[in-house]
Amino acid sequence: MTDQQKKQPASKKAEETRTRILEASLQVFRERGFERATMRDIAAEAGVALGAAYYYFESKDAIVMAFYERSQGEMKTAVEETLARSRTLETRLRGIIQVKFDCFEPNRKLLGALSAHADPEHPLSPFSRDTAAIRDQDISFFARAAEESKVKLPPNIAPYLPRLLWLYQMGLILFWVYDHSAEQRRTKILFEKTLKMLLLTLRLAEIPLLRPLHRLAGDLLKTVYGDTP
Amino acid sequence: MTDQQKKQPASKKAEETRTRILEASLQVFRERGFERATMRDIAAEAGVALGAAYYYFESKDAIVMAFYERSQGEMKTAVEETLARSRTLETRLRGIIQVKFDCFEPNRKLLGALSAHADPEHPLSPFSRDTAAIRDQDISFFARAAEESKVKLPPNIAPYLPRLLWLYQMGLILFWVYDHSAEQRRTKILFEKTLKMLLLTLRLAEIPLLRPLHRLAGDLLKTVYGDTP
DNA sequence: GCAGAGAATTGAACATGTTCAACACGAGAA
DNA sequence: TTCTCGTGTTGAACATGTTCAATTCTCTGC
Repeated sequence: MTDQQKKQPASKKAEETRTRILEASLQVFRERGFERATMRDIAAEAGVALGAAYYYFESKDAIVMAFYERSQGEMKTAVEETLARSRTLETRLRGIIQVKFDCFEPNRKLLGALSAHADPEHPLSPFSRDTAAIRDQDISFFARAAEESKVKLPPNIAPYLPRLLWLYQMGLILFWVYDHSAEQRRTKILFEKTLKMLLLTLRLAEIPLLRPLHRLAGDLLKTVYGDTP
Repeated sequence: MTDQQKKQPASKKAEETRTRILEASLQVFRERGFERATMRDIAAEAGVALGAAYYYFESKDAIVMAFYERSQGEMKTAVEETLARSRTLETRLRGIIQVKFDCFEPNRKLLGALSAHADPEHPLSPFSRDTAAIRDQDISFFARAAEESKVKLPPNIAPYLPRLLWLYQMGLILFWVYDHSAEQRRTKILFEKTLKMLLLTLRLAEIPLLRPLHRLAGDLLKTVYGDTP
């Protein structure tokens, strides 16, 4: 799907070293948090020289990206299963987002490094070009979740639904990352309430009475996202 | 209002130097952007030694905060005028937000340093403790804008309106900062459309038919913001 | 086994935010 | 005038992300 690393097959040993550095990074990140973790710490933990870390990863940020990509790969199959197992939009949304929470749980704090940047020009921003491939795949999950659902949105809004659902998910994850309540209970409540509200809103959106709102919303989305491709 | 700098009256010369450094910073920020601007550049531009910059500002971020605080001070009176001049929620919102755009225009790019962080633990995040004073004052503007308006929201939602309007404003500003269209036209369109949509939604919210939505929304807001103080 | 090319690895060096001990200077006391 | 004290100022030094020339390792063709 996405273009493979431009690197050659990469010898077995090299792949091993790369993995070791990545694992060491996650270990150090979990211990000290992203900011406080030093590239020297990471190299030491992996048992390599500082330069080796940079031979395998372009930057400290790139390590987080590698983690993100690997996670996305792992989540893909889990999401496929969820989509196959459920039919309604509600169960599918619940399923997809739950997969994210479950998969990111062990590195929840580290995820802050990924969601901390609203700046779409920052490589680690969820809106950046660098994260576009992952984002697009993610959005396609939501497209498939919406596909067979009975939701009938006005045609000038429907095309944006997957992107809006993705945005909703990102908001939830952002809240989750910085949710200090025990076991992130507040996020769970937020999830339940907003999901219900979302579905209720989607059903309300079918009422023709709201035509003026539909028109406004459609124009607005066109402004933000550009014409639907 | 806010606690004055803990520093003493500060000699005239000191105040002058501080201002000189702040102005030099803005100059360099405008030229090179926040990231690429070096503290050494700034010190050189201001004609002082590197250490002097740190004598007056705790950090590079703190310079942006100083700019933010100064801007907020300047905008305060402009917002007061707007509030005094207009009566409806629409004109007031339009007025307040326009003041922001006008005031920040010369340093629009620099504002990226302030809005780039979604992380509420980052000092420069609009959600951080460090920006709380400014945020609260800002929210109070919206409280006053809503005060005399004819909007009648359900009592479990009404207390959150000012904070929601502030959030809306922050979203607009974020979009504006990274809006690459000529003269930021897209932001203008977005502003118009979303404002109309917002007002329409507020009017719709008065329909008792939507009781279930009101309950959900109220619970949700309570989860996010805590009980209304 | 051996030469050489390319991959992997190393650590010193650099850039930049930040800290800090030392110094300069000006106003009041003696 | 000279001494003293505190504000203001300086630049060297440090921490850490990053670069890179040099070195070592590994495999391939002979």
